[in-house]
This record gives sequence, C-alpha cells and structure tokens, in this order.
Amino acid sequence: MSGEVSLGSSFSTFEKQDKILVGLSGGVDSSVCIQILKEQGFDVYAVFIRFSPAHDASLQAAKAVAKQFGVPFSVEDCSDLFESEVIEPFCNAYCHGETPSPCVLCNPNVKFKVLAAAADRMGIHFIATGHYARVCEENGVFYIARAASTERDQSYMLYRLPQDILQRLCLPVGEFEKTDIREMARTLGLVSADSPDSQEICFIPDGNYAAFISERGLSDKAGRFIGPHGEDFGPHKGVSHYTIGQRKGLNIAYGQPIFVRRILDNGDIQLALAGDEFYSGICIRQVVRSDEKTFAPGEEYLVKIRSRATPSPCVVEAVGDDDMVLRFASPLRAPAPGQSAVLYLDEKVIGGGIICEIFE
RNA sequence: UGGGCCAUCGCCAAGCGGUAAGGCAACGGACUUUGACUCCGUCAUUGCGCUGGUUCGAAUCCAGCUGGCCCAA
Repeated sequence: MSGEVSLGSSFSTFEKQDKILVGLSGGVDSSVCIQILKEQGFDVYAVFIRFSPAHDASLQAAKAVAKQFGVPFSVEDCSDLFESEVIEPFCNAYCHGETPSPCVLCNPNVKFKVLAAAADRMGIHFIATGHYARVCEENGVFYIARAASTERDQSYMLYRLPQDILQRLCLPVGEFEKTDIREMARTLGLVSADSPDSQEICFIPDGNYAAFISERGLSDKAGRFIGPHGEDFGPHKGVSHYTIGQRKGLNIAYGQPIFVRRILDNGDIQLALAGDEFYSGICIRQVVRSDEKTFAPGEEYLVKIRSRATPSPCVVEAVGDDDMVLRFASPLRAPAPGQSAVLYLDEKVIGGGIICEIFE
C-alpha cells in the first residue's frame, strides 16, 4: 500500500467532512496526518500542545510544519494539568514500588482532553492525532482498534479514552506502515520527514527517570536485595530505581543473569533466575470498558501487559466493583503493578485496567 | 610457627612452557510515545600477588617473600 492513501474505517463514521483539529507534535507522524486529512477534504487546523518545558524544542518544528502546510496554528499550554495529572502520579508511583505508565494517563487526562477542549473553543467537532491506531464503531459504541501496522501499534496507550473523545476522533496514520509515512513525508518535503522517532519519557529527555524523581526530593522507599535462594545482597538504591523483570543496574554479579521478581511492601526486592519472572495472572483496578457493560467471570480476551507485545489469551476469573482478576492461558513475563493490562477482542480494544497484583 | 593447598579483569573462572577463553557485572549503542525485556559493541597492550632465577620464550618450571584457606600442635 506504499504511497496510497486509503480510507480507513475511522472515516466511515464521518458524514460531513469539515473542520478538524490536529494535535501536531512536530514529528513525522502528526505531520503526515495533516496531509492525509487535507487529501480527504478536511479543513485542517493544527494545535501544538505544550506539556512541559522539555517540549519547547518540538514547538519550533511543529510551527514550521504548520507553515509548510499553510494551516492555522495555535499553541495550548497544559503544563499545570500535565504536572498534576501525569508527572506527580508518575513520581509517586515509582516511590511506592510501582511502575507507572505516563502515556496511558496523559492521553485521556491531558492530551485528548486538552485537544477536545481546544476544538470546542474553536467550534471544531473533529479531532485527530498521529497515533498508530484506529477507531471503529459497532452498535453505537466506539472502540480503539489495533493499527494496520502491528509493529507500530499504539492502541495500548489509548485504551482509557472515553466515548465522548472516541466518537469525534480520527486516527488516519493507523492505516499505514511507518515506512509509508516516512515516504509520504519525504515526497512532500516536510521539514519533519527525517525527525527521529520519539524517545523515551517525553518530559525526561535524557531518559534518567530515577534522577528526575530524586531531584524532586521525594522520599523513596529503602530496602535490601534478596537473592534467588534467600541471600542478602545488601541495600539497594531505593525502590524507584527498579521494576519487575529488570536485569540491568542491579550491580550483582551472580554468575548468571538475575531479574527483579517482586518488589515487596517492606521495600525489599526479591530477585530471581531467568524463567522465574513469569506470572500466571494479575489483578487490575480502575477497570474501564468501552461499551460500559461490566465484565463477567469466564469471559475470554486477548491481553497485552505492555505496549509492544503480542496479545495473548486470558480469562476473567473474578470481577469486583472497580477491579478484576485475569488468569493468563500461559504465564506472561514480568507484569508490573502500575502498568496497564489492555483487553482485546480481535482487533478491538474492549477495555483494561491498571495492574495492582501479580499471581504466581 | 610441623605439614598441605591456593593466589589470573569489580565477582566467578579457563589456562599446565609458546605469546591471557568464557560467564556475571559495568559501560556504549540499537530498539521504544511508559518501565522493562531483547539485540549489537566495548571491557587484563609486554599484564596473570611481589622479588629474583632457569629458558630463544613463563601466568604456566625453580627459590624467597607476602596474603588467604585446611590439617596437625
């Protein structure tokens, strides 16, 4: 499909092709997103959402892209909201031995909320971003669905988007492969054609999240390393430096690779030999479901416990008010409390929740 | 102060006279809109506890010294 512009399932839900507001990051994906939408006949507007000072460099790129396309451009600063909704929960989770997933929270609570609010103010109904994912509709319910490109699929990060966002959302890039997007960008001579793919955590450009947390002076939880056979390997650097399944940075020469198996409530970190970081089930909380029905024991889905993973079968074992237990068909490696488990039915994202317990 | 054994990269460990394997850790990179995992690369330059000796040539043989372990006193 290289070079072709196809109508994705996303477009089928739009009767009138009028104004649309694109969240423009300055990268290649959201840039090409504008092009595709223009080709579809949309009257495209672009907005750069400024999440933190770390994004100021991208602002110039976004501005340049908007200028190239000749689309109206504006900037929305949401650094305060981003701070309270993403950065603070992120730091707190790490300090409590959890492994947060900032993008999962940012998307529903900041990025798409701000994008929709800006569109409302501008009198624009439709919104779009350069995510590799799709939106589909079934019986009046909107779902996020996996991207055409299974390698780039970002549906995992979008599972918490509510219906009022999904029903007005368009994700044109989700119909393409990354190479197609790059090629379109080059053909168009976009300034962002060769901009590097996104790095790590957007608000921590150097990737050193432990240092970022430490600079905020938050109290980390201390504890000791406990070896695979109960050995005491002395104190660790603080719970925020580790996550389940982690191998690097433990600084323990055990003769063979060892991994973090579990971060205990008292701050101690249990280590394990390769193969012992697999778990047969999890409990998730803050469960969401697109069709707003409730999950029921016995239901079978495909689950992803990290963005880049092949969906694997699981069954709902128990359901509570806000939480539920999932049992994997075969053990999965290193599910980490704080991360999300996203449930799929075929290509559709049904819902998901945040991992709060892991079962052996 | 009798006897025996051992001292090789941060940790473990090959090597047994011919010019320092490997694993772990560490470091760098790739991958990645989360953390991880994974992959690739680097990692003892006359150096193998120290000092001498034998030899064309020693981490490898010899002597002494230093340090550690074991058995017997």
